Amino acid sequence: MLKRRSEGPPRPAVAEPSPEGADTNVTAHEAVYRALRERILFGGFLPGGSVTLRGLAEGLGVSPMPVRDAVRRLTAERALVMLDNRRVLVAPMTREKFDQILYARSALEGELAARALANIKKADIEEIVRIDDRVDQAMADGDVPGYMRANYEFHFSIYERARADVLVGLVESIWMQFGPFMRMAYGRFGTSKLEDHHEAAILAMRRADASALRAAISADIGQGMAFIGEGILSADAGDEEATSTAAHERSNHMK
Amino acid sequence: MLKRRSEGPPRPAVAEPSPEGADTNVTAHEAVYRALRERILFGGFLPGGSVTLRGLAEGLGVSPMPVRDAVRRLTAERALVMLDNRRVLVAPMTREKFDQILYARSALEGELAARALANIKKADIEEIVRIDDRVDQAMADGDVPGYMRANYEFHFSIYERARADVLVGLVESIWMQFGPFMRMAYGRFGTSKLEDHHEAAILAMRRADASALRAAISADIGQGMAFIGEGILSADAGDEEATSTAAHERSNHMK
DNA sequence: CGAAACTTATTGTGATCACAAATCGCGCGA
DNA sequence: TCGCGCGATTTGTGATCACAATAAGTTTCG
Repeated sequence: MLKRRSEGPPRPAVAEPSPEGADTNVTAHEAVYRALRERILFGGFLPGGSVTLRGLAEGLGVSPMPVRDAVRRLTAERALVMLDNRRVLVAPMTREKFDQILYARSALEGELAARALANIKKADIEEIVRIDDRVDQAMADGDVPGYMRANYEFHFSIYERARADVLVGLVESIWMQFGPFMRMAYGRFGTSKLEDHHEAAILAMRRADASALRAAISADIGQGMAFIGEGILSADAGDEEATSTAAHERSNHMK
Repeated sequence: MLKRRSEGPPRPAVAEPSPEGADTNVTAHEAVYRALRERILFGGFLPGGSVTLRGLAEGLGVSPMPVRDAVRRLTAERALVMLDNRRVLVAPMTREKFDQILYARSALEGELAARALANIKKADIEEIVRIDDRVDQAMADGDVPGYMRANYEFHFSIYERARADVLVGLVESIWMQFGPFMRMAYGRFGTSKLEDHHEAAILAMRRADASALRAAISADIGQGMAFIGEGILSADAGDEEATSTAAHERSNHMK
C-alpha cells in the first residue's frame, strides 16, 4: 500500500531507466497492457480463466486504475471477454471461433507476407533466419513459452515489413484470441511433432517468390492450427462446450 | 456540474426506460460507446478531427469517467487514435490504409456473406430487401447519413447471419476506420453516382448461389471504395499527407 | 441431512481530485 | 514586425472513495 502523493519518487514503479533503454517513459497503463499482452500471447494465461482488476493490480504492483484501462483495451481486442455479470475472463475457445481464426489467418497473413516481400532485403532474411533458429532451438528443448515467443517474432518480423499497420492490427487481435488456447495445446502434446514450414518460407523469400511465400505461410498456419485444433477440440467434443480451463475456472493469478 | 452522490435520481441520465425497451439497463460506458460509435460510423465525426474527454463528457451529459473507458475502447478498435502527445483524434485516412482496408473488406466480407448464405431463409431475404429499399430511398434523397446507416445495416444484416463473431468483429473494426472518411467523400460528391450492386447480391441470395453472392459483395465493395477513394485521395495527392479535416483540424464537438 | 434465507466479501463502475506535460496566449524586446 | 519567453489553460493519467450487484459463505428451519 505505498502511496505516492506526497512522498517517494514521482515516477511510477514500472519501467525504470534500466540497462537497455527500451520501454522507458511509458505510462503505467501501457506497461500493464504490455505485461498482460505478453502473458496472453506467450502462455501466461489459461483460456477461460477468470481475472480481476484488483488481483492484477496487486500482482503488478500498480493501482487498479491503469489495470482497468488495460483490461478495457484487451477486451476491445477480444483477448479478454466480459460477461454479463461484469466478470472478466481470458477468451475461451470454441470450434466456431477456431474455424474463423483459421480462415482469417490464411487470408490476412498470406497477403501480409506477400506484401512484405518487396521490402525484404538480404540482411532482413538473415535476421529472420536467426529468429527461426531460436524457433528450432525452443522446439528441440520442449520450451513451450520460448517456442511461442520465437514463432510470434518469426511471423511478425515478416509481416511488419509490409508496412501495413491496418492488416497487422487485425492479425495481432487474432493472435491474442488463440494465444492462451495455443499454449494449452502445446502444453499437452509438446512441440516436437510440428514439421517446419518456416524453411520453405525462407527459401521463398530468398527467391523473391511471392506466391511460394504465400503458400508456405498458408501451409504453416494450416498445419499448425490443425495440429492444435484437432488435439483439443475433438478431444472433449462430447460436452459441446467452450474449451476453457475446465478445472472450475481456476483464476489466473499473477505469478 | 450536477453531482449525483446525495441527491437526484440514482440512475444515469442516459437511456431511460423509454418506449421501445432497447438499450435499457446498460452502463454509462456502454451508452457513451454506442453514441460515439454511431457518430463514427454514420457521419458524425470528421477524419482527423480532435476529441477531448471532457468535451465529449460535457456534450453527452456524463462524467469524464465513462467517456474515458469508451475512448480507450475505440482507440483499441482503431476508430480513434492517440498521438504521442496524448491527444485523441478521429482516425485519419491515408492511401496506404485505404488500400489495406479495401483488401481486408473483400477477403473478409465476401467470406462472411458466403458463410451466411446457408442460414438465410426467404423471410430473411425479404427483410434484407426492405433494408435495401431504405438504401435506395436515402440515395435518392441525397441523405448521406441515412444512406450510410442503411448501407451498414444492409451489409451487417447479411454478415451477422453467418454467426461468425470473430470475423464480424474484424469487419466492424474496419468499418469504423473508414467511416468518417466515407462520409467526407459522400459529402463532397453525393451518393447519386453509385450504381447498385445490392440487387445482384439479393438475386444471388434468392438463388442460393454462394459464389455469385461473394462476387456481388466484392463488386459492391470494390466499386464503392474506388468511388470514394479516387475522389479524395487523388484529389489532394499533392501534399502526400494524411487526409484529415485539413481546416486546421477543427475539433469534433458534440452537437 | 438438505435446501432456503440471510450475511459477508468481492468486483466492476462511476465520481472527484491532484498532477504533469503539452498547448495556447500574450507581451517584452530587438 | 517578428521571434522568444513565460505564465495560464487544457488535457490525459493515476489515485482514492463510494456504491450496487453478484458471488460466496454461514446459519437456520423443515
